[in-house]
Amino acid sequence: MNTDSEAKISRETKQRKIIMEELAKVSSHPTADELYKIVRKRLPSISLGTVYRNLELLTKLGEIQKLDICGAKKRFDGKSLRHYHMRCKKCLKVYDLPMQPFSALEKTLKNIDGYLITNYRLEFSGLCPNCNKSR
Amino acid sequence: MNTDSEAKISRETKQRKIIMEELAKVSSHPTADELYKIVRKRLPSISLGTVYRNLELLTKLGEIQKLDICGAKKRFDGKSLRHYHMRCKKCLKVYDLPMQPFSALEKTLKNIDGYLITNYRLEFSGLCPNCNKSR
DNA sequence: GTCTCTGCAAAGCATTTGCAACTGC
DNA sequence: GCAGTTGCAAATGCTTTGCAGAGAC
Repeated sequence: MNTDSEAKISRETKQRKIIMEELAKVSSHPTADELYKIVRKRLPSISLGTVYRNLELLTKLGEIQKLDICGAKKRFDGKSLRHYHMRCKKCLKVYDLPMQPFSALEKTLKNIDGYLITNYRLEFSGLCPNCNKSR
Repeated sequence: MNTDSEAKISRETKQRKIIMEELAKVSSHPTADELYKIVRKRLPSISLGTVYRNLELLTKLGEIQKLDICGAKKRFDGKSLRHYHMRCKKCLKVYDLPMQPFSALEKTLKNIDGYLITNYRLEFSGLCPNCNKSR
């Protein structure tokens, strides 16, 4: 799992260091913009573009997580019944997976430590049969 | 599960009918823009805005699925270890869930009918303890 | 000194919205 | 006839990118 990282060598800059420190400090899962506001308290001259660039780079390096597997564009599915999707990392298409929903998952989730779970989404990524074959 | 729908009365228009028909026909999980191109073959005068509005409405009615639980903004997490998130439907914050990763899930996924699964994301929605209390 | 990184601003792109005209019911 | 819908175009908002200068090594 988590085999998506393509490491790229990078320099340690003041900006990157502070971005990582502040992101590690908060538990609020900030957006790029929110983190920008936080970081600016320590480094008022930093630009939003730098925050975006670093978050992207750090995600690729596996240092942080981007809470997002949807691409930029939203996709729609005519079926409303529960089923799972996978996004092929190569051809970028989204497929319905030929598997049964995990009923165990649905049953055990109702109440966890005060959280009321009413819905979930389970999405996979990897290679579709076509791209897997032609590797 | 799937308790998110807030039904709203709606008229049956030519546009909505064709959008639903075409979306049901394809298995490609089209984006709004892709569906727009498909629908335009039957209804050349339809506008992209109408497609967006109908997809949004149909999603709320539970007729179709939007493959997206991330909000418009991407969010970042300083931790890189596997853990699960939940989005509170009321306060819209994202929380780390106090639960162990499903190891069973990770083990059984490697290969499903030719698909090579290398990663997955499991995300929940519902009410956080705070919003749950103050209901 | 070199090559990466940054700040700034403009561009890009998907999506949303205002508005007047249109159309189910 | 009225309220929901549409087409059009402009606006919005997040994110990315080009570029020249700054900084890490």
